[in-house]
Formats: sequence, structure tokens, C-alpha cells
Amino acid sequence: MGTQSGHPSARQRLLDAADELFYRNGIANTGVDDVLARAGVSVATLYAQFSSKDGLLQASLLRRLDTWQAYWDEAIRAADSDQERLLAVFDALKLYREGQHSARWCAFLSTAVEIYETDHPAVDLIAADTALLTRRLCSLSEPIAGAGADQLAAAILLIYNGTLASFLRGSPEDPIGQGREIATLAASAFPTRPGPHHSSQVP
Amino acid sequence: MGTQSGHPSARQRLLDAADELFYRNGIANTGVDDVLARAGVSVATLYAQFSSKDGLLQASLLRRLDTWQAYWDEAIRAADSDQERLLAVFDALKLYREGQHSARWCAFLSTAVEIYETDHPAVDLIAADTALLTRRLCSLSEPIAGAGADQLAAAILLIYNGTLASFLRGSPEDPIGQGREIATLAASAFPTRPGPHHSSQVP
DNA sequence: TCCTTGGTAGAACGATCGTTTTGGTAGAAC
DNA sequence: GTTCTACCAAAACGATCGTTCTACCAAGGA
Repeated sequence: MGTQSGHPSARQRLLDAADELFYRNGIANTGVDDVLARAGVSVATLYAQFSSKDGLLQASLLRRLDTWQAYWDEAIRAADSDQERLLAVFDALKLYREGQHSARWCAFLSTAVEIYETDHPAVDLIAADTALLTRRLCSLSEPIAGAGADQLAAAILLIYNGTLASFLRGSPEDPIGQGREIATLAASAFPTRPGPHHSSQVP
Repeated sequence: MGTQSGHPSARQRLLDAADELFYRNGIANTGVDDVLARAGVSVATLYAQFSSKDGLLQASLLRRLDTWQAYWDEAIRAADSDQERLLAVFDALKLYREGQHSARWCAFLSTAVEIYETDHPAVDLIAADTALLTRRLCSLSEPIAGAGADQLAAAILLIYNGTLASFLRGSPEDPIGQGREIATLAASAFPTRPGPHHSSQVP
């Protein structure tokens, strides 16, 4: 299974092309031929790797979820206080966008716009992204807000959603810096919980 | 020109149907036939009223912009302090959604997802919505934050975007109440500007 | 050498899309 | 009574969509 060849495999290029086109121009507006042209891959290869266009979308979202989680892991690890760990979600977003990853705003929310109340497998991945956010933010809020952790996590999630949507709107400027500032304000509104409770493990 | 007949005209029903389908299931995923079926209108009538599907979308967004502005006007009028007037954008959103207006999250941001870097006339309406928000929030922030009005307005806009995107994500719960609380916190972080400067006119 | 793997090019499929056209109907205006 | 307006039903248009199929090619391992 030597998939790490000199240049990216057809599968990788298909995922890259899907990443770039689906979440920038819309999924329904992106034809299979557009993906093929950008990836430089033939039709038969696409349907050999993925069973359908929806399968490609599903694989693309799955890869993005993994990648995003890894970035978030790293940002949490780099933080050096409870508050910094909670705010690390904004640092992770910054690093993610600085990477080569094409991201207009958010792949999952973008997909959620086009797929709604269907049995599409992508809805599970959107839910998984939201579950990851909720679970981690609650866990990271606990050392700060204690019993009010759920409330603080909800506030951070809304601000995080606002950062993403601000990229989509194009306003205000610097949504990450702006969001991080507001999140800092929200975190400081909760009573600081002192104590040696230092959960270093990533939730 | 007796358009105010007993039951809504075909044009109104087309706009209502477009409102309900475009921003819930996506524009590209909504066929013209779907709109026609829901409106109970024939194809010929649609193309007599609007030149194309894009024309219908344009008209729908224009109506939404007007309606939304009227709701916001009313909410600002009902507020009785500078801070309440700034936060009235959340009250307006609450009233708008409580009305019969179908709204999954935001028609303009939803359209922005599907239409990007094109010469589609809808992009101007999306920009108009953002311009309205920016202009008003800056104006309403001025009595509170003075020279820092632009900063406060940017924060409120990000939180407002977060409220909308939270509806799309389905989390956190009660995005309007949550957003309003965070916005209150952001407003109180600015030095209160006392003084008789009471601009009662809507910007 | 043979055969599998992973790929390409290109035509063709049925379905669906936005749009146009044809022909007809009910009611108000003059 | 005729004309005009607003509307409907249904067929048809070319284009594009996602998907499948046929045929061929190059490299690697046994």
C-alpha cells in the first residue's frame, strides 16, 4: 500500500479539488466535471475511488474533520493556561487557514446550507463537527467556569460561529482577532475557579 | 393596478414560495418547478413577472431587505435607552422570526454561500444588507462608545453573525438570547458616554 | 513473461434543469 | 359585445447533470 508516492495520488488530488470547489462555489454549483478538470483525473477514477459525488463529499468532510481536530489538538497543547486553552479554538482556526487548506468560511456549515432534512450521510459529519465543538468547549470551560461551564461553552460556540460567518459576510474585518477578544471578555465574566484541577488531556 | 385583491396575487405567492424554498433547501437545489408547485402558479406567469429564476431570487432578496429594515426600525423605536437601541437588532431578529417569515438562518448569507465572485445581481443585495448593518450599528454605537463606535459596532456585527450561524448549526440553543447577552457584555466593556446626545432618528 | 494495479480518454445513458411556446379561460373595462 | 388583463395547462427546447461503459496504456511483482 505505498500510497506516499512522489506526487499526490489521484485520490488525494480529487479530495483537494473537492475541498477547493465545493466550499467556495457551492456543492450543487460544482459539477463533477469541474472537480475532474481541477484534479486532472479521469471520470472512471473518481467512481472507482468514491462511489458517487456524495461519496466524494463525505470523504472530503471526513478528512477535514480529522485535519481540523489535529490543528485544534496542537493549539491546545501550545496554550499555557486554562483561559488560553479555551481560547485556543481561535488560534487553531488561524493556523488552519494559514495552512494550504482552502477555506472560505466553514466546510460543515457550508454543506449544512445545501443539505437539509435529508438522509444524506454528510449530515452525520456536520453533527460530528458540532458535537466535537460542544464536547471540547464544555470540557475546556470547566476549569474556568465550574458549574457554569455549559453556559460559557455555549457563549464561546456562538462567538466561534460568528467568526466563521463573518468570513462569509466579509465583515467585520479580522474575524479571528475580533472573535478572540469577545471570547476573552466572555470568559472573564465568569468567576475564576482557582485550584490544581489541571486536566492536560485533550477531551 | 389593483394588486390588493382578496387573496394574494400570483406574484406574492411566487415570492412567498421562493422565500420558503430557496433559503431552506438551497437555491440550486430548488427547481423552478418546486417554486411553481408551492405557489400554485403556472410557468408562464413566473416568466411574465420575473425575467428568470435569478430575477425571482433578486426580487425575493429585495423584499426581505425592506421587510427586515422595517422590523429593525420598529425595534429601535420601541427601545428606550442608548444601549437598548443598539441591542434592538436582536429584538428585531426575534420579531422577524416570530412573524410568518420563513427563515432558517439568513437569506443573504445563505445566498452568499451559493453565489460567489460572479456578476449575479444578488451580490449587490447581499452587500446592501451588510452595508445597512454596518452603517446602523456604527451610528447606534456612537452614543455609547464615542470614538470607539466602529470597534463596538464590529463586535456587535460579529455576535449578530454568530447568532445567525448558530441557527444554521442548531447549536447553541436560543441563539438570540445568547447573542443578546454577549452583546450586552461587549457594550458594557466600553466607557459609558453620558450626555444629552440623543439621536432619535433612525440612521 | 504474464498479470494485476491504477490510471487515461472519450462516448454514451437517462434524468433533470431553466426557459420558451402554444393555446385556452374567467373576469373586469369600455 | 368586445377587448384587455391576468392567469393556467401542457408540451417542447437545448443544455447540463451524475453516472456508466468500452477500450487502451504503463509500471511492478511473481
